Amino acid sequence: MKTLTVGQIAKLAGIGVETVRFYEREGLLDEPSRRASGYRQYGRDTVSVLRFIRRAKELGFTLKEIKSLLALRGDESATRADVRGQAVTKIADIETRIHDLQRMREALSVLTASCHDDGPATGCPILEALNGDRDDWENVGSAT
Amino acid sequence: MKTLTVGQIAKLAGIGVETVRFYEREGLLDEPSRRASGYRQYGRDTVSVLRFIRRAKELGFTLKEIKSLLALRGDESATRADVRGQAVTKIADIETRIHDLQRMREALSVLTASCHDDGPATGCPILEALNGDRDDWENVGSAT
DNA sequence: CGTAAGCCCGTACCGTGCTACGGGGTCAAG
DNA sequence: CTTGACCCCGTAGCACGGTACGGGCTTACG
Repeated sequence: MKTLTVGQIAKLAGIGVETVRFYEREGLLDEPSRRASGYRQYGRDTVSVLRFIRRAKELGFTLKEIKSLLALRGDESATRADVRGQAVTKIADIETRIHDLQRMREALSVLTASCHDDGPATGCPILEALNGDRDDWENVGSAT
Repeated sequence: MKTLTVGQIAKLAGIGVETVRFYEREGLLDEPSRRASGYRQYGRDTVSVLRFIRRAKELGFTLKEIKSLLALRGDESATRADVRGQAVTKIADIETRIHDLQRMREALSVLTASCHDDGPATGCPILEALNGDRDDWENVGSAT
């Protein structure tokens, strides 16, 4: 059975060699077997793990979360509810971030619209708002 | 004219003393005058600068951007167009992020919806999709 | 006047996700 | 058998926005 070096697997996954080693250190990738020389030896399946990681990242999962998804993936006793749970949590997380961003966008749009004419930045409604005398700012952007 | 110590100004701004020093190091805050003892001496106006920073952060500006906003704020020759430019750029930036997140949410919703029944995680549509044999994943999440 | 709280400074550390460096051993093509 | 590309490892660095530590002054309160 043909084995792959870290460079080959990295190229197949479209990432860097250093990144593969990084994932290994982070526990996302099992430690591979080694040749006598110490060279890492991978099977094809590792490519799919790397692809899994890439796609999960694209869906917004953090490496920590991906680690747990990978654990579920390899766990016979894990249930679909476990996986769905992670997905649902992530959706909620994403929605929170969307709402925060929408609030920011709204606030910025309003300010930008109120900043019509040219002239000195002094007195610009945007800066004025940021200077703000009041503290009733509480509902703009909760993402810190 | 009453002056404030770093601790007082931090408390008034609702942030930590270390954060004030950090902002100073980052050039967001001018170096304050000092007492004979070396203690920082602030005027009330610094509180409003700190509030400015906080609000700008809430609107999604990075510290680097806030630094330039603060520069505009204190620059007699700056125009409102300069400020509006920053705001417009940030809005575009935010919208990109929103769209990325919406794509992620859509993808996750679809997957979650397709993961109905209970059972082993093995075979779960979500994990299957992540395992994915195809590479036509390109349009999910461009925010890396 | 004593003592605790506050301030000084430089530096190191957190989490997130990599990326780079450097000195060395190894492997495969020619 | 040489040579250049590859791999090993540990460690350091980047960007971001802070947070924390620790030794040593200073100040304010009682």
